[in-house]
Amino acid sequence: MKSSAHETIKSKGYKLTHQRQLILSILEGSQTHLDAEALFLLAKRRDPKISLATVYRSLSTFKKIGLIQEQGFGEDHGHFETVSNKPHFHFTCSQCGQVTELRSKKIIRLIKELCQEEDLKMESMDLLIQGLCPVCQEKKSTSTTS
Amino acid sequence: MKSSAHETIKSKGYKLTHQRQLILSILEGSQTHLDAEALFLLAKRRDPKISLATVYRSLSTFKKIGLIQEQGFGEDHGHFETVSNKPHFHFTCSQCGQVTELRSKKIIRLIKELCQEEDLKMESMDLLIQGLCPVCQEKKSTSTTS
DNA sequence: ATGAAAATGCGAATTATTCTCAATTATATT
DNA sequence: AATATAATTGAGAATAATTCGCATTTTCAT
Ligand SMILES: [Mn+2]
Ligand SMILES: [Mn+2]
Ligand SMILES: [Zn+2]
Ligand SMILES: [Zn+2]
Repeated sequence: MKSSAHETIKSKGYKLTHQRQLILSILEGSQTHLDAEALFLLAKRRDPKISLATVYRSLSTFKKIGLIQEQGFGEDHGHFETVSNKPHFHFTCSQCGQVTELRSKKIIRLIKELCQEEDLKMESMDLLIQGLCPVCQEKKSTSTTS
Repeated sequence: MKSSAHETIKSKGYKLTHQRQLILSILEGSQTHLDAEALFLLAKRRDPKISLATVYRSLSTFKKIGLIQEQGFGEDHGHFETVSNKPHFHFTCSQCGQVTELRSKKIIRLIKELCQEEDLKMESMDLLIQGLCPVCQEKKSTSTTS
């Protein structure tokens, strides 16, 4: 029951390079949803020679073998998180951009049922909700209530 | 109770140019989820002088005033649809790329409840499911069952 | 009809991501 | 441990979607 991610990489026929290990460990250790650039900057602190292209290639590989997932968040670039986390949804605040994770076993079950009814074989789901976080709701009502 | 989209454009202080009317009418008449390039090609058939930049600018404006919504579909470019359609979800086949629309009043209600519980004010939601459509499931099982 | 402000067309610029290719590295084999 | 081979990397060029800059045109209130 050790580092199964490393096993997955090798079992899929990919080499366990130290760049891949580094990138993966950053993703696993991060609580936030990193984008490629942020990940690259963090990686460079431990390996100043690492290339942005390698970050993108690793992300692509990890995604292909199911170690990570990419999130859109309605921006012009992706964000990444490990798949180990239980399935969840994302809420992004349209004002401050903060990302909140939401969970609901019930909703997930209903989505699966919906797919079965339509004879669709689900491989992944992504629910993104946009709106105002509690803090920004407060700000807005304060400035409006003159 | 007439063309409320035109009214919306003017009421928000935007000018009702014939380019905007054209782009909007194409979006309203389309059954598919057009991307900017496809929309541009269709628009050029009726106005050969129209610019791709104008298409992007119009899409951006329409999105801002709530006339249309942009969908990610996990690609490197957006797809667009009018908001008039009842809220719905999207399923894209990872094999053939086909997009299917799904509806579930129940799921929408549960999502709204989930947001209320967390004190989040929802402005929009996007549920994207990826998987295999019935046709591609069939193809896969046929080729596998030697 | 006139004028001011907004919008357009066109090409250049920008940004995220991918590609090319020579040099390096991981792994299997000796 | 040394070698061979194929995969991977770094660096920068290339690409693709989208945005910008600006001169010209159009909308719309007067
Ligand atoms: Mn971001
Ligand atoms: Mn597309
Ligand atoms: Zn997440
Ligand atoms: Zn749709």
